[in-house]
Amino acid sequence: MDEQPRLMHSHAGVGMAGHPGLSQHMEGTGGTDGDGRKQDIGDILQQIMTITDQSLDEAQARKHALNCHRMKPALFNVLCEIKEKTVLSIRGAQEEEPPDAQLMRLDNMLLAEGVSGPEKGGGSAAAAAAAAASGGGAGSDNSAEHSDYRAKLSQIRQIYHTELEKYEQACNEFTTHVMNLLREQSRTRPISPKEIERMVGIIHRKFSSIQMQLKQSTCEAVMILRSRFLDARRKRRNFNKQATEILNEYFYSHLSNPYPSEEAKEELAKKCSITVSQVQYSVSNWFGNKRIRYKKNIGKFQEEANMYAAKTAVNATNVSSHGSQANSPSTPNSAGSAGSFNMSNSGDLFMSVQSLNGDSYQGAQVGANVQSQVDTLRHVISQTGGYSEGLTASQMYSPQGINANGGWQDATTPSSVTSPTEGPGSVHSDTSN
DNA sequence: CGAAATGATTGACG
DNA sequence: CGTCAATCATTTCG
Repeated sequence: MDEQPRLMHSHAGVGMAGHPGLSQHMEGTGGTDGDGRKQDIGDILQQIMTITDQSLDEAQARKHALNCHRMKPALFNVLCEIKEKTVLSIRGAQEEEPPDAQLMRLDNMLLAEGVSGPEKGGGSAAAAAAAAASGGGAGSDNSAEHSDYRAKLSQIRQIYHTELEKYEQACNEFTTHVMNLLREQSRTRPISPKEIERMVGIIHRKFSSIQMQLKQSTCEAVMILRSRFLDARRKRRNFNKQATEILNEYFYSHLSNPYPSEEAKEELAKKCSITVSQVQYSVSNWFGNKRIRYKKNIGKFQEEANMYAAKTAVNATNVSSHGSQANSPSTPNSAGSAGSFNMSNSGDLFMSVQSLNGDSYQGAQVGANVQSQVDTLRHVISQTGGYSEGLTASQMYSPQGINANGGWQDATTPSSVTSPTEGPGSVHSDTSN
């Protein structure tokens, strides 16, 4: 921009590199002392003040004349060449900075959060995840939570996109403006395409730094949103009665090996129509907690265990009264193991159970299932037979699988857990002490 | 309101 | 990676 006067007032000194007009005056007249300088400035101001339309016209005329000079194209080319060289040497060093890591991170995050991803149809990652979650759970408040979250997220998303678009537009506008300007000027001064390119690059960089700010604040917003909503999964939400029922049923009917496989967990989660987000963890959490707490204080759970045992027993009898299969396929209600047994001294008992029953576990491996079937039948029979607590309650369900350390180390491979044949449900009847 | 219950989280471990 | 054990944090209960 400030170079314009150079050619406009080309008479002032074409060869001067810096500021032709000024420098010439300085060097020429009075570069030695302050007074001289002031004088110069005064002169210049004077000149400026006296610029009139006529003088401008005159300048234009001169310019035109210069442009029409026969040597002009050649000179211009030379200038261009020189400039090209210098420009190239200048930018050779500073070009190609690595793609900003920060920006990459932000981009990745925005993409992951579904803010900058594919636009429509709720096709964003977050939305998809939400859909998956709510689809599996079908929980009422779950979807409500999620829709709230999604609404907020899409709000952010929208703002982000509008802003981004705005920036983009402004950037383009400005770029074209500058390019036009430069093209315009390139007729009067040497401007190589490379230079224009560089200018555009600079502009883009500036704008992308602005965009980065936008991305940064968007990221922040998303993080805040997450911490408020998704991390609300940290917020505890009790399972409803039915879900607890189902889980307990499974737990007590698999008391000897209460480690549901992934599929089983999934199944359970589906059945429970779990309401929290993070379905896959909830069931695991539940079983983890249950195992620990059961083991910790078996006595406390006896009543519950009894209850579910009765329940599953009844269930089983309904399915098969003649015992051809006491464990219905696909429903994990095989024979229960619960007991009105007071297990306060459980530790010792377990040992005896182990030694009595398994004597080794490779035997149990095969035997457990058979054994369980038998026990199941016996259990069912005894239950159906009228529930005499003398028989059932006293010697039935000890927490069979639990060993002295309190671990559930039992022989059956977990792979069979889902299948109805699981549940070495009760190895109990041997434990008559 | 305090205690109990209970879902979730964390760190160690194999 | 799943489990255990301890612990946190929230909800429910008396």
